[in-house]
Amino acid sequence: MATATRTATKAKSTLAEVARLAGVSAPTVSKVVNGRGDVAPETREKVLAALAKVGYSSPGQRRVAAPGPDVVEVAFDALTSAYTTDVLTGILDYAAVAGVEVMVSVTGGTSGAGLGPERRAQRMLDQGRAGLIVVTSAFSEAQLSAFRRHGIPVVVIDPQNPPPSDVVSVGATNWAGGKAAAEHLVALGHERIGYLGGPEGAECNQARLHGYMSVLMSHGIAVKPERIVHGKFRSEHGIEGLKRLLSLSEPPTAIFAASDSIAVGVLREARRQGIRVPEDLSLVGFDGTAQAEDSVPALTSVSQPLQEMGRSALRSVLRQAHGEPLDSHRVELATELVVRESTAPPAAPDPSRISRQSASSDGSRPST
Amino acid sequence: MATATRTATKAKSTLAEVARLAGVSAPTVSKVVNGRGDVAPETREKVLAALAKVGYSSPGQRRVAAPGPDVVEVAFDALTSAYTTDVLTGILDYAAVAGVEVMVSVTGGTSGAGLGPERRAQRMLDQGRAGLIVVTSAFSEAQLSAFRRHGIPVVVIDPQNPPPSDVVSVGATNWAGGKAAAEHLVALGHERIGYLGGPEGAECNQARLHGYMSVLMSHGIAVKPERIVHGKFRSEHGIEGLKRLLSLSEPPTAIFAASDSIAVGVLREARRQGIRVPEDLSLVGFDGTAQAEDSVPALTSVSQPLQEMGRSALRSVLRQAHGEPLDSHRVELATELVVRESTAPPAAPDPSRISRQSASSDGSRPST
DNA sequence: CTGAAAGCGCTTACAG
DNA sequence: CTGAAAGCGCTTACAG
Repeated sequence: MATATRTATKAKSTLAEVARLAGVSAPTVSKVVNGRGDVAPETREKVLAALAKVGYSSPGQRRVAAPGPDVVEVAFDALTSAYTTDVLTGILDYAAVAGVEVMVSVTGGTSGAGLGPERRAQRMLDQGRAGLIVVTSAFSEAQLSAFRRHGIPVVVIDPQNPPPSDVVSVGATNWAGGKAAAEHLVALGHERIGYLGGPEGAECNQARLHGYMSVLMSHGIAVKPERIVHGKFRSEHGIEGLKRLLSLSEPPTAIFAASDSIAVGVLREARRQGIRVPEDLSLVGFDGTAQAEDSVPALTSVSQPLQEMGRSALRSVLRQAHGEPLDSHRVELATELVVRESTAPPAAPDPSRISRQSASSDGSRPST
Repeated sequence: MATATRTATKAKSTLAEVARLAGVSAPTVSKVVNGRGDVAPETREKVLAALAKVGYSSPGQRRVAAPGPDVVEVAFDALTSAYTTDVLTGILDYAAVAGVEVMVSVTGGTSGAGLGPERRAQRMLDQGRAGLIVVTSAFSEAQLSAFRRHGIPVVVIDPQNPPPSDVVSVGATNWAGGKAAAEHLVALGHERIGYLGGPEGAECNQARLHGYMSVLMSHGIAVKPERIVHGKFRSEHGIEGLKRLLSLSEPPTAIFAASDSIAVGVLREARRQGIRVPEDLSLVGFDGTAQAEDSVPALTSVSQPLQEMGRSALRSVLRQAHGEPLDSHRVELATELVVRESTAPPAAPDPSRISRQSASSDGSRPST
């Protein structure tokens, strides 16, 4: 598109010029350009040739042919967390460099995404969109396929459903991240480790969960299903999840939360119940957003390069839009465990400690 | 533009018609349409009005304007805080309702905004953009005027410089908010109240500061310049600002921070120095973002309806784009003081308490 | 800063 | 089917 634009802009040839070159009058060229019928085929040929030669476009056409920079659409499932801000920052960052414009929308949780995907794809096509980046969305495989069917490049970041095979997905090394989190907790001496996950079907959640499970298994620690609670990547899930885990007969001494937002919820509920972190309960988050750093205590968290993920997704979409080959169907960026203040060895080998804590708090709980 | 487009298609109004209506010559209208500078502001107004009335678009514009929904550009100064997420959420929210698309860019702190405003305005015109929303930006009055000269509707949210008179600005009742914050602290018994503000020139900062000052003055409390520190709306400013305030011979017993981000920085630095909030230091933030609720202790904060501000800005831009009259040149939405855990009466009438705290921490400070 | 005049690029109406 | 002529809508160059 960039090339076409430049040619058109450079030439800015006139209709008269074309007429001269074709050896006809201006009105005749005008007729050809506007698709009038009353032109001899032979004449039309000559004019068409001249037209092509000087790269003429009518004033109206010019605008359409030279429509400025590429436009990429970015669809967020929701726009609530530090996670999305970071991803969007990365995208906008690279967009500025690449001279591309970014259209943002929120699909709003409903998998419908406002318009049906067919209509949306058609609209994107009509408006010459270069591609689509879908962030943590619940688009179904069928919906994403609709875009691909129309030839629109699509890249997904941390999708909630497995994407079709012709859609590039960008994410972090979630399995390795989950492993690092669990290893850290096991190394501190924890054995009863709860997992407060994201949406059960989400690829990234699955990977984090399996990283965590693989560590337990390799250390001969039983994986107890009741210690695994899936939910949304939101603080409410942390609050409810902690309550649930504390209600177990053997509550965990450590929790691996699949996002910082979830961890913040855990922190808040723990504080409300008088459970000290990390003395009574160790906590690891995931994402490594500013939330992790700002919380009290500062959150040990598996950081993922969210801005880089955004940049990477845009790079991949543009590459596809320009017909360049994909180097990978799945782009996976490294995670890193950042140890802060929310993790420590378990208080005592005696497992009754936590349950006593939680029991005692039942009485003194403020009636919120 | 749905309406305008339809009108334009129906009528296909000409420049001459606009000229007649505005009582000027065709060349003059041409100048306005093409953003030439040499038109008297008064004349420009008349032409702009006539233009809007007949829904005129230039031949080039017509092509671009016709297909698809309106596109509004949103330019953020930066995209770092919960504040921007909330504003953007409000904008996208209303965009979905209004059937409008939103193009997001980050101007990147530099007042240059990538392209010069003239070129950017021209490009927006070429691409048939319906309008521009500028969030907390450092665009100068001259830069914003460039957009208006091209007839592009512009709305600013919390600008860092005073906007030109033909630009609508959307904000909250900052003066009242500053007043509420200070009243609350004074009512608790505080007299030495520091102010950690935003950029000195920013309208919203000025208003918050003056609300604060008016309370002190009406209570016969001296306003000490050394207790007022301007800076950026970021946590770093809270950290540095607290250090500065603590270095005073009479350090404050309470701080009013002009944003939650700043307050979070204060909280972090206070914690590092072993200063307890609210026992040793009361703290009020501004914005009422999730940050305020999630921090420990939860932050007393003047909440502003950020999402509503976003919605309101978009509504106003679209109204202008459709040639409807403005109901107001300045939209001001209500703030509300939300009292949480970070404020309490001062520890003792004896003012030496805080300074002892800060002095003692000098020795035990971790060497970060 | 304004607009009469000239001009540009294109289209239309029509004579051939 | 073709193109000279007239015309349209807009812009430019410039005198006031």
